Amino acid sequence: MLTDRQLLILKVIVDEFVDTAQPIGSRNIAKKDQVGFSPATIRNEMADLEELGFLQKTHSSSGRMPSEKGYRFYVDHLMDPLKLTKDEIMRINKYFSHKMIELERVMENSANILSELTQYMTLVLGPEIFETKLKQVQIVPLTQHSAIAILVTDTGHVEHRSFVIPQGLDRSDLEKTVNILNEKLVGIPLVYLDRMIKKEVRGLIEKYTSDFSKAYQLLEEALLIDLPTNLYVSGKGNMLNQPEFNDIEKIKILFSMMESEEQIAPILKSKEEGTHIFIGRENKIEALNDLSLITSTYTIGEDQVGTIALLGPTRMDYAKAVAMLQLWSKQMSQSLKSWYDKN
Amino acid sequence: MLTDRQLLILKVIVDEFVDTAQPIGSRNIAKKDQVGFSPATIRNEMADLEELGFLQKTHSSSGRMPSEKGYRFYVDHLMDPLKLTKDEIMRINKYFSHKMIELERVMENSANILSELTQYMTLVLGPEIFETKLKQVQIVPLTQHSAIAILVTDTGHVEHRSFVIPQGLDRSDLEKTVNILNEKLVGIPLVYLDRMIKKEVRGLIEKYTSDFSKAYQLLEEALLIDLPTNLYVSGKGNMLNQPEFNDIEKIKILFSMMESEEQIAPILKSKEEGTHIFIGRENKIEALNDLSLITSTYTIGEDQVGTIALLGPTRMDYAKAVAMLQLWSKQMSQSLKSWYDKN
DNA sequence: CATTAGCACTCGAACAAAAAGAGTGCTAAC
DNA sequence: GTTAGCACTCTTTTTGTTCGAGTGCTAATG
Repeated sequence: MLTDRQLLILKVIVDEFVDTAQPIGSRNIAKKDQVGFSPATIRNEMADLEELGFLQKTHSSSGRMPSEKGYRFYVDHLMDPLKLTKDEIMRINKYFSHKMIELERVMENSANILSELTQYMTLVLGPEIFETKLKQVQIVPLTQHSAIAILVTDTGHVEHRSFVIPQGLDRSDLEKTVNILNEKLVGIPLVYLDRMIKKEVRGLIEKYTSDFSKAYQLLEEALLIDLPTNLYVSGKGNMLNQPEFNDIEKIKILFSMMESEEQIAPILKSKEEGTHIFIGRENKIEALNDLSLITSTYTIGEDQVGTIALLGPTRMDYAKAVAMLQLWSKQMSQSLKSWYDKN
Repeated sequence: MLTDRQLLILKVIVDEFVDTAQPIGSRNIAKKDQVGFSPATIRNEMADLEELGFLQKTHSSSGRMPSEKGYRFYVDHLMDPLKLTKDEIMRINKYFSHKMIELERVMENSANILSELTQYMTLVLGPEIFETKLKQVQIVPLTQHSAIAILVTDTGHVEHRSFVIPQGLDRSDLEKTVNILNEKLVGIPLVYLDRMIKKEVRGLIEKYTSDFSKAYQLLEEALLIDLPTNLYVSGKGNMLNQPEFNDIEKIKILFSMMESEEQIAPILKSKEEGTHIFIGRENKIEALNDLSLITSTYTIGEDQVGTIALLGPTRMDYAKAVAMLQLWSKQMSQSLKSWYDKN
């Protein structure tokens, strides 16, 4: 068990290191007026804390910095729950005071605002798309030979894809097809679209259109679209300002990772409810082993629907990051609930 | 006037420096088998070339590298018109062999492919939007109180915006409004939309709908949308591999510039027809003063409609970059022409 | 007389040694 | 139990040295 003095010293070291990114020496700690002991005393305590694994040195005669275990203890027991500034609270609240219509824009803007406020990277995983249902299908002819299919979902997502109208496919066949689609597919969750098309729609098209194979081929081409992106990343540039990214190689690795959704999505998926902190090697993904990730889930009523996360150096301002995420999640959940209740 | 020998030496230096990024010494030049003179002779010639401003040294006893004037002379008079590899030609041609429908995707993919092939940054400025015309307006109700307006242009661009349905606005008013819009606005170039709405549509709405001010307010909110983005940037990450970007500060400056369209668009706008090279300080924009920009315009028939550009270090492979851009522009112009002819 | 060999010279890069500075750990005194 | 004092450690900065790549100039050469 740590003594009060050890706790105080550990806390001061973490706070200071988060601020300066420099190892902290005993003299500097002694200068703080919360601390009433001499440097020598502090040195003794620091030696003990190091032995216990909470601190580490960069070399044998350097000051101390927190180890991962030190950060972990800090966030679990020492961290002051940070009061956000009025300005920060206003920024977030103001953002949610607008009517929320299109989920996508909400996600995208959220990522941008949180990046700006925290100076870390923000990752937002939108609501799982199996929730979202088809609202309407439209086909707009562009030229003699091409048209655009537009799908609107109940979350306000608009997906569109252009396609070539198969030679010889009748205009009326096209219209009939669209009618069938709207009749049969509206209200169906997007993930079931392909199944429904194969099962229900196929037969009807065969029955009602003059050139079945053409019409069906068109469908496959135009409607079996990729499910909408629901991952938003913002604030990559912020990382360039963090001293731990002085190294071009590190930047390259991080940036190239952040270019592929396949690599980011697993980081956020299936996080447990609430706010969680993953420090350094607590992250399963190797590329994040010297970063920290803070995740926070948001909900609709009881259902957890998405995750928002901040990614920064292990030396990050955990208190602030947590406070921001929690405020954001709370507001987001509220807004989502009232939005869904209206529907 | 330069002698043949000077021309040869200048060319060798540029070619070699583009390849290695290291200043070139007389011994290295002498080793090339196109060169039949001793290092001493070459040193004399180099001294002359430096005096004439084509070469420069990094320090008094270093090898030489091309000055901006040297590059300029090189691209104007010395550069071999590079034969692209079969593979490169195939990649580009194959890309254009598909049917082209949605202009936006074409632009975006073009940027990606050219970045990958050249390892520089690609900037694409899409066709000027004053060309694009409204094809159809649709409004899809989402909930009791919200709906999505969807605009489709003749270039296959889909723009959408969600809005809150003003309290008390009749459903039939909404439908009437949409009908009026489609009647009056289809075929109108996007840039004239706001003018047309104010002039033609305003009166009609007043006449036919029961609550004029609400319907009109809605219009302003939902239809006076930003003109579609027509700027695509790709390959930022490539710059991290260029030795001239070893410096984090430089990366920060470039990246932050590339985040704002307002800063990039002027670089590409109103470039003269054809392919043009801007070396270092020939670029008006200060942030590009140690980079080179190669622009190439593409056309529909006689009309110049857009610009594509490659951005890289002044030490870039001009021959290859020019060849790529020209092939791309040619193909793009052809495709656009046949696309427009069909419409 | 254009070319080239030869050589002194310059400068940066790489390395080593020295000095400065920050910080520790231990001992002995308070 | 706390702290002053001091020797010690290790990094960073500075200074000096050497090495090598390359130049410019001069004088010799074909």
